[in-house]
This record gives sequence, C-alpha cells and structure tokens, in this order.
Amino acid sequence: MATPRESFKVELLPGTLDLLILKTLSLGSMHGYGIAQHIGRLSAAALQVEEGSLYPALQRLKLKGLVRAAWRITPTKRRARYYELTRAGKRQLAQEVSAFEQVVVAVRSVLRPA
Amino acid sequence: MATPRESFKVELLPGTLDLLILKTLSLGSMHGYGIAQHIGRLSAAALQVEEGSLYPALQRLKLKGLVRAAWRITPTKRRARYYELTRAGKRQLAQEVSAFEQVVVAVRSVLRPA
DNA sequence: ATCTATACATATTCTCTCTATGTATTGACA
DNA sequence: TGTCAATACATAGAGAGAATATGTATAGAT
Repeated sequence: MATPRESFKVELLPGTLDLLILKTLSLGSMHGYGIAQHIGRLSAAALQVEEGSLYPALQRLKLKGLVRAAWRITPTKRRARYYELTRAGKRQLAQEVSAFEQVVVAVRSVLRPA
Repeated sequence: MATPRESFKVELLPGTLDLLILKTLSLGSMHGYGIAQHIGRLSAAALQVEEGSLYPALQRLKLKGLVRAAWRITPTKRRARYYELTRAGKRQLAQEVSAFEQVVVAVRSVLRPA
C-alpha cells in the first residue's frame, strides 16, 4: 500500500547496522527499541536507526545465528523481545569491528594519500 | 544472462564509492579503468572496485552533473573515456568527505563509548 | 599466433535501508 | 473519562547501490 515517494534518505552508512547492533548487544541483552535508542544516544543522534531497518536486521542476525531472542517484560511493564549475542555473534562482532577499522583506514588512504 | 550464484561479497564499504571516485578525479582527469587502479593502489588493494560497480557509478555521477566525460586516447594509444570533476562535483566531494568523517566519528562513538 | 592487460559496457541478482503503514499498551494529563 | 505521546513490535513495498557474469575490442609481449 506504500505510495510513491520523492527520494530516499540514508541515515546510516550502509553496511554498518549489523555492527552497531552487535556492539550494543555486547553490553547486555536488550530489546529492539532499546537498541535503536542506545545507538541514537551514544552517537548524539547522528545515527538514526529506523524501525523498518532495525527489525528486519534483527531477524537476519537471528537467522544467521548471531543473536538469540526471548520475550520478556520490561521494567516499565511492557512486553518486549530481548536479544542477546550468541558465541558466534561475539566472534562476528570482533571480526566486523576489525573490518570496519580496516576499511576506514583504506578509505582515508585514498582521501589523504601519505 | 547471469546465472544464479552462491553468495555476495562486498569489496567496499557501501556508500563510499562515489566519494572515492570523486576524490580520485580531484587529482586530475582520468578514465574509468585508471580510477579503479588508483583506488586499489592507494588503499594497498584493500578496496577493489569491480567494473560492474564502477561504470554504473560513473554514469550516475555524470547524470547528476558531478562529472564530465570525453573520449580521448591514452598515452598507450588506447581509446578511453576520461572523466573530470565539474564545479558541482567539487562541492559534492567536499561535502561527502565531511559526511564520511562525521559518520566514522558517530560509529566509533558507539563502538568505543567515551 | 596466442595470451595478458587494458578499456568499456550492460543485464541480472542480491542485499540493505527507507517509507509507509499497521497493531497494541502504558502513563500522563486535561 | 478520553485522548495523546512514547514505547514496542512487525511487515509490505520501493529504491539504490554493489557484485556476478558476460560481452566486445585492442595493444603489446612471447
């Protein structure tokens, strides 16, 4: 039912969402909404995680076995799906952090040749 | 005519290709193949620009008025399409460099909270 | 003569992210 | 009491960008 739109705004550097989610979950289990809040807060609102990006991403991560999910009740009495890292998720996080830093170095080496 | 494949490997941080191309062209006009070589060389082969990504990207940049193109003959006697930045392209480059750095800062603020 | 590197280009597929929309519940406040 | 904002989940659809695979062509080296 979605109607046509003018353009398409990117709030994230594509390819970094999984990394941001995995890192957030490394601090402890959290529900989707909380993950988005956390990323927005830590980045001083520079990174906005849209719900339409977030929930599909969480499902992909679950399908890949990088996170586990369970329904729980929040301290504010709401039902929410809490996610936590699996062992494979922790490995993946370490790998993605490293890959991200390497790519940044590589891009910068083009932007500012030695 | 392309047949199905197993997976999909990302050689670049998606969203940075335009930036890399514009930066390369800021050093002087260059043809597509040369742009890819230049990016690969400066990044010590960390960034591989595939031809199937490169040529469509150049066409998009041209369509947006960020680059101009003209057929010329290379020093090695081959015909090649040389690209150069337009004024708008130079502005866009400055803007994208700045945006890239800001996103890196933002992502790092999530990866390594102060 | 054949092979490698150079040089361009496109069709197709894939993946990710956004837009838009929907449901439901809690707590505040008028 | 009613309504509104914030919280919390989810999906369909569209759009964009990047890779895979393939094709053409030519210069120079072996």
